[in-house]
Amino acid sequence: MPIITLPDGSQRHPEAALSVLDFAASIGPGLAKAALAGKVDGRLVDLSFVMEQDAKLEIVTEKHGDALEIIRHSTAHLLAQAVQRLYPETQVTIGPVVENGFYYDFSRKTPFTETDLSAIEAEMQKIVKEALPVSRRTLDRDAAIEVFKAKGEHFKALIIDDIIPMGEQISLYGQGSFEDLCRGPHVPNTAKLGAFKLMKVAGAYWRGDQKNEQLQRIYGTAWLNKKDLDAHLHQLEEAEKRDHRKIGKSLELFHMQEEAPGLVFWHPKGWALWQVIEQYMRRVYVDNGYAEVRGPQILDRSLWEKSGHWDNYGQNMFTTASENREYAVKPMNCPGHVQIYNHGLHSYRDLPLRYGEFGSCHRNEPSGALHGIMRVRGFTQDDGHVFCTEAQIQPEVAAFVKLLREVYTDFGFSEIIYKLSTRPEKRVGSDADWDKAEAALMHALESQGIEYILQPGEGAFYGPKIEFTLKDSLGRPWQCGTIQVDPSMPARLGAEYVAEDSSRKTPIMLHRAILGSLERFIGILIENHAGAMPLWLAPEQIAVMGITDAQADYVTGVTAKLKAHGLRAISDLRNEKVGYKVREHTLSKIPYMLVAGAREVESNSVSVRKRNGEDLGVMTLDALVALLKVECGQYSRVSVG
RNA sequence: GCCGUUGUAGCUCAGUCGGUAGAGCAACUGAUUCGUAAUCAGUAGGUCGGAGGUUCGAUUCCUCUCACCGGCACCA
Repeated sequence: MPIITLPDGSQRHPEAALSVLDFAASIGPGLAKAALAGKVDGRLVDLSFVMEQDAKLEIVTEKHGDALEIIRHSTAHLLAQAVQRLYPETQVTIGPVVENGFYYDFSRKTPFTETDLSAIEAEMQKIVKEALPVSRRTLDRDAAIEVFKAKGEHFKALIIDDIIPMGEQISLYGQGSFEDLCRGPHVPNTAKLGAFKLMKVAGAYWRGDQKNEQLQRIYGTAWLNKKDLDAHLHQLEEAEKRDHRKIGKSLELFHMQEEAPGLVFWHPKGWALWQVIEQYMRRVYVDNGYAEVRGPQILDRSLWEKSGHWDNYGQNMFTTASENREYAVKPMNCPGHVQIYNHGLHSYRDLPLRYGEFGSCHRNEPSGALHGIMRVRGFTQDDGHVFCTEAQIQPEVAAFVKLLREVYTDFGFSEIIYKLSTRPEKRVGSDADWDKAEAALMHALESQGIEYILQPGEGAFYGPKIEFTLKDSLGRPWQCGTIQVDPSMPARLGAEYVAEDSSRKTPIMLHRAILGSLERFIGILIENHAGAMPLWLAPEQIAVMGITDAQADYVTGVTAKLKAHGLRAISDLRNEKVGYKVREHTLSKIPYMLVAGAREVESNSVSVRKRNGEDLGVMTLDALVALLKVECGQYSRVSVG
């Protein structure tokens, strides 16, 4: 008889081979009722799974770490069942679990509408009430294909045909008259579900390929209970308040308009923020051996043909013509930097040679790709190129990764997602070169104990890259920084250096950006801080106000002194009550508010209030300036070398 | 680019089952000089995203188009 070992190490010796459910019942009826699935020897199984041999068993209840995944997966089936009940002509395809929920892709001529969603959701709740038992059966591959073909589920048949190897057994899960191909496990009964909500409908291509039919995708969120669901919905509402587009408008940072899709109008406050960041990054350049350069905005077609952009990237380039010449507005800065490098002869002693630019680029992105200031058609990269030898790749990459982390920390980011993208199918260069370049990137990450996501085949055609990704307020990832190894472009554009043996060699080029695009980075920064920028970044740092007109001169004087210290201060002399002004400047996220009434004028001081409502009391201007300088200083460290 | 939604005053939004539109805040004017998240009163403000069509009449219905938003695809 099998010996069952429980997570606490205790062992049981059932009389016969029991199912997980029966075993749970043998411990207690409460446990049997709470059970959703089992985990046998680390593998998730249904409650109906019979343990024939010795096994380590965890009974998956709500409290188990895997419970949500099972619930979400089962809720996806619930959705598919409801859809087919209401719209029988619909074919099912796939329905995986994603962050916070699930989606299911359907094939149907007419897309679902928002009203359909409510109807579907109501039908789902109905099925929950029906408490349909969920059953599992296995078939062999070819029989399963016939089952789905007979039902008119051609996509399912296709999936089995393509993915499941010959002769393999596959499992089907049924609830009521609905049956779906699935690995499982699932909850034993639809009554176990209920804390879900359908969120949105969207088009999605079959197998993610634009050339295929577009399916109708329904996204849903699902949780263990109503409380968790409500908490999630509430969190979404809160996240929407952090949306950079909303904050950009309310804090008067920037705007966009119909006549310039994907292009940003920076307003004074937004541009002030931009300038702080740019000046900070300029220091980073200087302190880390980069020489700042500036290339032209448009270049002749012939250069883009040489660089390969005209053929490979032409669709995304804006072009212009004059006097029988064609130009392209630069979508990247690298060809420009190579031109600068190519002026004059470089020795191996000059390497690594680092150029940096706040490079304005334009790319004609597909209209559907645009997103606030995160994905735009005109943007500025903190773009740098390092010309170096093969041996210098790894130390350069390691130094870059270290620097990037310091910069991100200064801006208040702690969660960086690291991705390493390796050689794609379509590529140039020898496998030996790729081996070396990939190894260099990998070692640079590993030497700093960084965990990264490996993205095989996602590299550029010329070389591998590391991507540094941050998330927006809704958890959507955005690539910001990057470093890429490129042995190809220097050769195409004729870059070379004189080696020790006086031969001419082609340098390796590293493309790298810390922030990525300033537009995107500022967008993420806004969402990360919900518009309440740290003092050193705040476009307006201090608002000075009087109680009555009698303090106007004093207020003006205070503001002038603060400005003389390099602080960004404004006077608010409007004929409004101080409470009104405090409210306004709090809403506009100014970090410090100074109030001067008769008492402060008398004692030559100011009353200091922070934007979070904290009252720092009355202090002299010198004391305040010292305080603010400390607060600014701690965020603006820049490492050297 | 594809699928779906949305587009009304500077902002946030209401409204018209076809009879040329309304609120709050902001702006402006006046009064008020009031100590830490909204002082009071008054005034002004919109070819209802754009173009075409149906109609006696369109912001409302239809077609096209642009932009935004949510996804997908794309992202050197």
